[in-house]
Amino acid sequence: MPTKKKPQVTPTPERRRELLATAAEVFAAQGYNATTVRRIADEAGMLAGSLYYHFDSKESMVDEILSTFLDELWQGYDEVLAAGLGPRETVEALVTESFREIDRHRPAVAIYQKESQHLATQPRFAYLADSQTRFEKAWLGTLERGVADGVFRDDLDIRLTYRFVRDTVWVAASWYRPGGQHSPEEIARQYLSMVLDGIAPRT
Amino acid sequence: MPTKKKPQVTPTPERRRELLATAAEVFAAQGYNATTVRRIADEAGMLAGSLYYHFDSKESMVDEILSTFLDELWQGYDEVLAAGLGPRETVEALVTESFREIDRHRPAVAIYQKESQHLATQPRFAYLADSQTRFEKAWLGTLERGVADGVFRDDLDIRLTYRFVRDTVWVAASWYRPGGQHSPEEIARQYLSMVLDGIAPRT
Amino acid sequence: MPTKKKPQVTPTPERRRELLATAAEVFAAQGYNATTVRRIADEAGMLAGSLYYHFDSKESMVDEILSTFLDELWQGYDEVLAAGLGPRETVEALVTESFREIDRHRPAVAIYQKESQHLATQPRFAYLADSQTRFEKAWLGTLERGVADGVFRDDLDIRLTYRFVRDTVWVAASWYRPGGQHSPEEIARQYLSMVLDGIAPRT
Amino acid sequence: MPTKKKPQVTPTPERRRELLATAAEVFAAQGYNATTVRRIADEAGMLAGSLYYHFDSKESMVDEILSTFLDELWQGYDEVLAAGLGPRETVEALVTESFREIDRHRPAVAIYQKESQHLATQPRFAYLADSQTRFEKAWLGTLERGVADGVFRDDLDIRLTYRFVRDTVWVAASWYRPGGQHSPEEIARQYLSMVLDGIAPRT
DNA sequence: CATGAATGAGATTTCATTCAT
DNA sequence: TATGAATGAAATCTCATTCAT
Repeated sequence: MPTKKKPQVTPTPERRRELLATAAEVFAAQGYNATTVRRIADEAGMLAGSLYYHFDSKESMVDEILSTFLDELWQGYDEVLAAGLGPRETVEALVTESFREIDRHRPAVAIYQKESQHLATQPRFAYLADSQTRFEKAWLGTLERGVADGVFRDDLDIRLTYRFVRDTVWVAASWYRPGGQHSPEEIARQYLSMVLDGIAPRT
Repeated sequence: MPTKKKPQVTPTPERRRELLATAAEVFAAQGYNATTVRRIADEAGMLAGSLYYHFDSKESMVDEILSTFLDELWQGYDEVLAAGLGPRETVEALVTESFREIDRHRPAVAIYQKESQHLATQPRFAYLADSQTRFEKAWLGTLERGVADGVFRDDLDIRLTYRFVRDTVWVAASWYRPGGQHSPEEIARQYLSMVLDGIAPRT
Repeated sequence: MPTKKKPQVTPTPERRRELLATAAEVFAAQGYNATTVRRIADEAGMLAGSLYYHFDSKESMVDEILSTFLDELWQGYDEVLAAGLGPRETVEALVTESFREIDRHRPAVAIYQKESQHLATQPRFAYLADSQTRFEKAWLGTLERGVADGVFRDDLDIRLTYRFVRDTVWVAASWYRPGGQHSPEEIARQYLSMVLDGIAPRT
Repeated sequence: MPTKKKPQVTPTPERRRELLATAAEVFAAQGYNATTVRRIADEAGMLAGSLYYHFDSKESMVDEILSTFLDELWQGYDEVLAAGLGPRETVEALVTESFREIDRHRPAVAIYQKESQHLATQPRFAYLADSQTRFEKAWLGTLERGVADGVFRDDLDIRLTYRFVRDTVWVAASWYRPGGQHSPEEIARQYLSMVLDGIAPRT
């Protein structure tokens, strides 16, 4: 993450997005609390105080990063959930969608992973807990339908399964680098294969 | 995590362990950077300054928490790795051992998850990176052996598999609560079942 | 004090006066230090930076507000003092003149009340202290003449009386609202009646 | 207001009071907004940050200064109002009490004068407006009783009279210096004499 | 004339740490 | 061992001011 030195300035709503992208990158790399606004400003090629022309506070930066990400995530998820797919296809679509989001919002996802528990205690970030709840509902419902339909095993604790699948997917954000050798779809395919069929060979 | 008010003082090495347990709990809940030493002191029923009789610094607290945990972890792992088991049995034993460690050191594991990447940049915490390397070697080796032996699938990217298994196990620390309805062995059993055989029923 | 949104621009000396009036209003309401130039700009329907086309600095705004007010005040006072009236008539004329100034320059008077002591420490605002001195001279002189002539009581500490009359009149700026039910002349009449004859009925 | 250099430290609740006294002095002299916490700390012989061991914020300092003052003020006022005095005696007692408060809490009174309007807009300082209301009720009631009883003139606007008396008394805080040549009781006596009988001699 | 973006100085606040008692 | 009070460094934030467009 070398310091960028681009004195050529881009127009206005663009600039905001650029700055948020920079901030997200640093937050993801160092952790929210360990990141100073000065560091973000350095990275953006301006002085710390100048950031406050664009944002109210450091907090409002994470806020915007996380809520933008969640808005997009739910747009994708809602489409999948509304498509009337079977449980297995729903799981496949959700996982694929998740890896696409990781691909597009990797820093945001990483921040979400590391900081959401901690941030959610503040009223301002209540939407994080809300999202968590919705998430759980969507996944648990799908898994239950799948067990009923016989496309998922019925000998597993369903909440354990939920956590297994959820964590399995999202922690990928901690190591995923966009532009790597695998596309998000390819990673999703392999993950799904492991999650659905296991790493032991089917006889 | 209610505030303890015990003016009766326990002998010194005991006290130290108590304080570290308290600190670990708070670090895990709030994150290392977001935790003030005052908060730890509050929780321990003393004033911030008093902690410095017991510890050199806040850093030395995490240090001791993490290194104690890793020492124990590797004791367990090394035993497994030295036992001359087959790859599948090794995986089973490592996962089971991991859930036992989560059971005994949940806060430490949670801290490790959240902070190790960030802390590892400091020389003092070089052992975190070392451990990471050893860890990777142990798991990758086992998986490769397993593929060679035909007990693990050969159509998967092996690094992806490694990350999948590693993350899958350790993130459990973020939701695991000791004394819950499942013992660590039971959770390990179910996780292994999912990881090895998948969540789709074997025909 | 509603936000004005007039993009139609008035010629330049007019505009200047408008902006000063706006600034004075805000300074009076919030206090000089607590007023940000952004707030003034908001109120004037422009951006903070744009004010600097019209004025050198925030300081120069108060400066102009206060000196304009004091110039007018002394014009009125000097006329009264030069008129060769008796001490009682002088007091009546000065008080009436004062309430007229409050009527026309209420925000300026309020600012003067609240900030002059503090501002007077800066060389730029030396004229505030000068005015204070002239003011004191005029009033004390008039009161002394009145005592000598027997039209004011001689059993009172004359400096106390001075402060009493001075404060009594000027603090009115803190509650006076132009266009209220009493004209400045009517308020002056009642104030004079209280100051000269007291609030207890004359037997 | 010279910098005090007393390294000898006084015990604990005492220290708090000392610091508040120092802060009040500076706030009164410079205005709340124009006062930096560094300035207060300098005056107290410590570093700016050290003040935060004793107080949450600069705001909480004024808060404590003002509320302490108002509590004491109302203790005195309530005693007077409960004493069942006639209207004229009540006025005399209230004015005397007021000058005593000015004597004991001069900086607090000065701060109250200058900043209360501005501070009262914040929820935290709602009690300032409450006090204002109570104050008005007490004075207006007394004045009305007096008019009805014939001990005060009936040809004056009563609200004007109220403001006249109120301001007249409290602005004294801006020039009063404890330990001056007049005791608070003596000042109260002269003020009352002016307010009740006017500055023109009774024939 | 006004905007949008930034600067730079300084203000408040936080917090790990120290130390005399 | 613990307390109470402070230090000192750094972090967040504020704001008057500048300037190219």
